[in-house]
Amino acid sequence: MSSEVRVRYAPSPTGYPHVGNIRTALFNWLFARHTGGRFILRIEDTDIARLVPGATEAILESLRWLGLDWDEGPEAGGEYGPYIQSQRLSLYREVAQQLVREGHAYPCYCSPQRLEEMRAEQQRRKQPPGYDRRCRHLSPVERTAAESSGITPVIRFRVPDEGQTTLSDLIRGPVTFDNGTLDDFVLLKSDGYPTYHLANVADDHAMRISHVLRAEEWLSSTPRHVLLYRALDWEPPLFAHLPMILGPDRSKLSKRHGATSLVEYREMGFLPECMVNFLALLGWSLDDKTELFSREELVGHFSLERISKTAAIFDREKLAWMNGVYLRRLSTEDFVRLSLPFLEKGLPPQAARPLSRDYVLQVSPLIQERARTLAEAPQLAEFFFVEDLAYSVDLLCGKELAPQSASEALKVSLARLQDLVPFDGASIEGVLRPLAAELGMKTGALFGLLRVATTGRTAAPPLFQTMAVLGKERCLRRIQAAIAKLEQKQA
RNA sequence: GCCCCCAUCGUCUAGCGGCCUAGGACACCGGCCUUUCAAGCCGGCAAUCGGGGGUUCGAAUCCCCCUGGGGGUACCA
Repeated sequence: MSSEVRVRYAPSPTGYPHVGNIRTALFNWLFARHTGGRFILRIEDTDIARLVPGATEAILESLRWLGLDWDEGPEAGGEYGPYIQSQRLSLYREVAQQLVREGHAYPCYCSPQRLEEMRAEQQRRKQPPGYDRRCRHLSPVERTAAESSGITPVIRFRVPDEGQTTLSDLIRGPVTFDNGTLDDFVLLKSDGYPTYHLANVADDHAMRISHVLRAEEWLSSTPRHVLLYRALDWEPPLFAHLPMILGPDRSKLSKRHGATSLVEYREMGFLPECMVNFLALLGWSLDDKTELFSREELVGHFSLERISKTAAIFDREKLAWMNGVYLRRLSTEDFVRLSLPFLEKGLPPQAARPLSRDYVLQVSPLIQERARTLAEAPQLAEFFFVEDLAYSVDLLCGKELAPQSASEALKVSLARLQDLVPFDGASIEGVLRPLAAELGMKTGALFGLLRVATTGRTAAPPLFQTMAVLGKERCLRRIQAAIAKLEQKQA
C-alpha cells in the first residue's frame, strides 16, 4: 500500500463555482503540491436535472485562472480515468449490484409520492424524517408483484440497525454517529445514475484517493460513506472537513449573496495571485502576522494542522485592500497589460479606440497606486481619455475663491503656460509655484483651481505630472474652457 | 424536531496552562508627509476571550452544562 498523497477536487457542474468551492480546490491543490502528491480533478455530473450548461467549462476556467493545475482529470487524462462520472456509470452499477448480492443493499419500489406522504406524516408526528424501510421487508409475494409492475426500483443501502459509526476527522478529531439516526439512503437512482454517496465512494476508492478534503457540509454524510467502505471491504481515505465560508448574513454561500462566482471576481478586476493569497487565509494561517504570501510560500508552508475549525465570512473590503497591494506591486508594464482590457471596456465611447498603448503607459503610473481593482482604472483615468470635461463651475471657485479672482488666476496661468517648452512636470512646477506667490495665492488654492480646470475633479493624481501627460494643447484648451465657464457664471 | 460541527475585536485571525493588563490585519477615527486624492509612516478606537459551573497554585487555553451560530436531515451535490 502506497503512502502517496492523492487528493481530488470533485465539483458538480450545477452552477458556476463560488469562492467556497474554489477554496476547497485550493486547499487540495496546496496539500498536493506541499506533499509532492497528485491533485486530481473529477467532475461529478450525476444529477442530470440540475446540470447547468457551461458549468464544467467555468470550473476548469476558474482553476486555470488561479493557476491550480491538475495532474489527472478532464483534459489532463490519467491512468484512473475517465474523470467524468457520467462516463463511469457501469462501475457504479456493478458496485451497487455487488452490494445487493451481498445483502448490504436492496431494491426499493416506493414511489416519490409515497415517500412524500411518508415524510409529511413524519413531520406531522414530529418524528425524524427518513425512509421507513418498507421495501427492506418485502415478502416474496410482494417482491414478485413489485418486480412485475414495471417500476424501476432505486437501490438503497441497508444501514445497520444497531451500533455506532465513528470517523476520525483530521481537523475535528473523532466524530461518532448512532447508526439509528441514519436512514437507508439511495445508492442508485431509478434513472440509472448513482447518488453522490455511491459515486463518490466508488471513485475515491478506484482512484486511490488518500485524503478527502471537502467542506464541512459533508461531515454529516461521512458515516454513510464509512459504512459503505466497510460493506465493500475497502479501506477508507483519511477525511478532513474544511470550515465553511459563509455569506455576510452567516448563511451558506449562494447566489443571494451577490457576486460570489469566481469568474465574477476576475471581471471585477481582482488578480488571481491575490485571490489565491486571500482564499488561503480563509481557514488557514501560518502565524500571528504574515498575510502576504506568494504561491510558492503558500505551497511551502501549507499544512492540515493549521486549518481552523471555524466558519469564515468572506470580507470583500479586506480582499479589495489586498488586491490594491498586489496591484501596486506590479511593474508598470504588467499593470498596463492587465488594465488595458478594463480601459477598453470601461472608458466612455467617445474615447478613441483602440487605446494607444503608449499613452496608457504614461497614464498608468498615475493611477496604479490609486486603484484597488482593475475595474476602477477607467473611472480613475477617464479625464485622460475624453475631450470634454463635464463639471460644475462651483468646483472651480470652491469656498474661498471668488469667480472673478479664479478667472484671473486662470488667465495668468494660461499666459505663462502658453510658451512653456518643454511641457514636463518639473517645468510646469517651475512656472506655477512662483506664480502662486506672485498672485498672492496659497499654492494649494492655485493648484486646486488648475486641477479642476484640467481634470474636472478635486481629487486626481499629482497636478504637474497629470498636466504633462495630458499635453500642453489639451491643458490650454481646458483652462480656456474653465475661464469661459466662470465668465458665463458671472454674466 | 432529530443528528453533527463550531464559539477570541464589526470582519479575517494569533493563542494549543503561566510569555495575555489577549497580538496582527481589514474597516473606522486622528496625526505626519503633502498641491488634492491615493500610498506610506505614527497613534487611537475596538474582544469582561458567548454565559455558568468545575479541574488547577494558575485557564482564552482542560472538563461539564447552558446559550448562540452553522451544517445535515432528498431518487441534490
